[in-house]
Amino acid sequence: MHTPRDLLKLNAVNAKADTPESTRERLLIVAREVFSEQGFQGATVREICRRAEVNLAAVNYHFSSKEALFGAALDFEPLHALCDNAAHEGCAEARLQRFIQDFLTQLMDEKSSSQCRLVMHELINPTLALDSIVREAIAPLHEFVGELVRDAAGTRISSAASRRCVFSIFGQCLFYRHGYAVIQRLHPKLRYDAKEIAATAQHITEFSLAGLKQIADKPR
Amino acid sequence: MHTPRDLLKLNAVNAKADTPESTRERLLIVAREVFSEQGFQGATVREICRRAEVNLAAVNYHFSSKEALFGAALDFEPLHALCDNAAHEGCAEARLQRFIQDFLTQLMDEKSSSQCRLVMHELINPTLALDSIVREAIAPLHEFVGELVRDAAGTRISSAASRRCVFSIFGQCLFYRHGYAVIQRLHPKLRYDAKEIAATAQHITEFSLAGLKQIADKPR
Amino acid sequence: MHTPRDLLKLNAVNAKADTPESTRERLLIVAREVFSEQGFQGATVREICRRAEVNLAAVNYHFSSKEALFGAALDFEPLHALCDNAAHEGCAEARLQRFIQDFLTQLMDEKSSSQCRLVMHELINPTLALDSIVREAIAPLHEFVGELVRDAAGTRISSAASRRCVFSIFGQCLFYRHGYAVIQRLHPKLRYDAKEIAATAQHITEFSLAGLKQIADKPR
Amino acid sequence: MHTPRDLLKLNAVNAKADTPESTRERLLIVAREVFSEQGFQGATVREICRRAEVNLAAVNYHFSSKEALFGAALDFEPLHALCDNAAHEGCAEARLQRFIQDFLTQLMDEKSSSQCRLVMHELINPTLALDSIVREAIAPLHEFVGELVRDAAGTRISSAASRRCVFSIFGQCLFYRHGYAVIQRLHPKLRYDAKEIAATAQHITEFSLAGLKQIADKPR
DNA sequence: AATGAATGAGCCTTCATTCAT
DNA sequence: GATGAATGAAGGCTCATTCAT
Repeated sequence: MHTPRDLLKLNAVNAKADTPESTRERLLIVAREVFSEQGFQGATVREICRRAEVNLAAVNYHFSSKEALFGAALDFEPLHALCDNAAHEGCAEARLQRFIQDFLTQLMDEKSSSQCRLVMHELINPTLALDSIVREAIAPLHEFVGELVRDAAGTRISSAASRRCVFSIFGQCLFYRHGYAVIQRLHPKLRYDAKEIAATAQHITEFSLAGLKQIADKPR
Repeated sequence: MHTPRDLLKLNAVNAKADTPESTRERLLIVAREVFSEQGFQGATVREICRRAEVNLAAVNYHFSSKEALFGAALDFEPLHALCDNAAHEGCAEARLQRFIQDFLTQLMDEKSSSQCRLVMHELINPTLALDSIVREAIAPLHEFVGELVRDAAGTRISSAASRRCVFSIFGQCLFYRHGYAVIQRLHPKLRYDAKEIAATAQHITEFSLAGLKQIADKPR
Repeated sequence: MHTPRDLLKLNAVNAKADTPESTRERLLIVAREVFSEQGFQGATVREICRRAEVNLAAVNYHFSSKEALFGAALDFEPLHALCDNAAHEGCAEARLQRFIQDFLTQLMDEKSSSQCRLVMHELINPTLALDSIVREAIAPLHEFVGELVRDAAGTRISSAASRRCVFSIFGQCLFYRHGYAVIQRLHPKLRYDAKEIAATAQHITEFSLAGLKQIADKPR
Repeated sequence: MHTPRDLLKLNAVNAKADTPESTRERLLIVAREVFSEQGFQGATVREICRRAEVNLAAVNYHFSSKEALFGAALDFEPLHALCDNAAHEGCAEARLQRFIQDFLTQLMDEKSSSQCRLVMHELINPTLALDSIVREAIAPLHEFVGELVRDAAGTRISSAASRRCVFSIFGQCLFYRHGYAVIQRLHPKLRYDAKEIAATAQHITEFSLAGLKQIADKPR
């Protein structure tokens, strides 16, 4: 009996099939998909192995446990790249615009956002993994945006006000991911293609810069 | 052998004990607690029945399935009350301020927020129940805030712009719930008591009104 | 489809079938069998449930875990009865004879010895259960035989000598259980029926009493 | 990356390291350890390979199965040596004394007793291997002691009586191994060092010779 | 001669659900 | 109206073994 993978193996000899990755690599990719779709609890090792077309025991062999697989599936690169890319822009406003645009794109991108959505799941159902996620991925993001906020506002802003502004910016962006299921139902025709995402990023930037200025200029 | 509940039943005859409700009612109350703590998937029928001190089969007897219990546990009263209360205020700004303050309070309140947090879980892991939740609870909220936005901005605002402003407002508020686990880790000393909530609501209101004005005044 | 148990149930209406016990009781009985045959590690919950003709989940329902089932399957009654019965005899020699005879019978009896063999398994592969087994079952046995030894020897015997005599007596008896597989292979024709057991008990008694006297009379 | 074993390999070229044995040899040594600690069922191929610092597949490569490794790990040399050493002594009593002393020492010795304890495990959970164990190791021992018994008792003793005396002697010795876990719990302070073993051997010898005489002198 | 990777069978346990009373 | 008992499906995981190199 030939399984789909047998055919892929044969293909792999003649041409670069689309899944020539190692079992371990394929497990990681599928795990990101499944975990981001179903969350940690909802995802099952069986489903992951089925989709990756590997044996049920492969997860345990390569990663020791479902939890360790989850940890290994975390990939903070895309999030770190956000800051790096935005840092190259000129003024604080431009950097904020760039950051929001990229962040939103990453949040909404079906293909590359699985790691990102995986993190979101942790935000809602925190496990031990969240500590490292916050430390290594989220905290740097918040610090980066915090600096943007202080730059854009001048030094006149208090730390509490700065913190709330950062939360306001992240809250607006994350809503499009956390609230995606709601948005689909409220506005069924709305599609978050590149154009809509750009318009949304533009909105959040303007909205936030205005809010920021208001907070900064407020007499204390 | 008398279990604590046996005693409660006896008490209920003489005096108003704290759990004189029917099995069905008690199941609903406990279900809201457990579902909002653990989410739909994380919650177990066993745990719900244990806490409600009823037989394991009671859930299926009264509600025929875990999913149906979940549906029955939904209670949109507190959310509806938000709009009613805010509607009594004067100008659009005051109504918005009131709405944000009450919404945030409800979101952060450990006691009464269980239904609310239960809805949040649906937002992340949508099931069939989400359709009715959106229709009956969330859509009215969005419509109410949409009117506020249009009132505050004047009629000059486009529907897309209005929609995005509503999302900006909800996003800012919901962040404090969705991102609570992160906030705890980023700012361990921060406590969201009444004072902090009030300050936060004040911030979101000012921030949003400024953003709103900016969007509204933008030449098109 | 009728399973064997269905038929038993029908039988149970008309006549007292040989397995009319409750699921819980039947599980205990079968557990003693399987545990004593295979030991704790070798025994599987599946096998126990299969033989008891109950669902795989029944063990967990009634006993929470395999380990708890093991604990519940322990039954020290037969061992306690040994001392009680022997205590009714007259002189120390007669009590010892009776004890050895009954102990050996219990050890070799295929039917009622499963609990006993289960304890033996613990002796070889000790788990946490062994502590309570020793405390509740074995220690009283050793104390009882210790008194017999001191009675038969007079007070002249040291505690170390007494201890070693007790060990000699138990060692001789237990050999027929622990070494049963070897005996079968060394003397294939030998059958431990009542007569052979009686002769063996007689031998151990005489052998031990002589040894005991020798130890007791030894000048120190 | 160098594992500890890589270093050992390098050392083995220059100097006699402590593990210069072949993979196969090392597996045998470790297998004796692990099997005697955990029994056949409790021992895992993984654990054996881990301790032997060889690949997981090595057991099946060299021995084709866990069971075959178990068989290969059996080593009857130490048991055979018991008879040889005892045979050099003078009278039957001295030979018996020597045999019991050496047997007990071997049984209780943590270091060299692993093969011995491995056999014990077979006694409790007999597998196919037990047949060869009995044939090649135990039967000769019993025969040797049988001769001792007949020598010490004279020719007047019946074969059944002789057999039972042999069993009494082995039973007393084996108790200290089989019942070790119990002894530890009954007499926590007791340590079976060389002195205690010698005293115990002395006791068993005296006890048994007296019993033996009694049996032999019994009128038939 | 040896190994890293992979496999299928089986383990104990937990789940929501249903049965019988 | 309610419940103790029981069930089948599925969960994560470990096992001895085999494959491909």
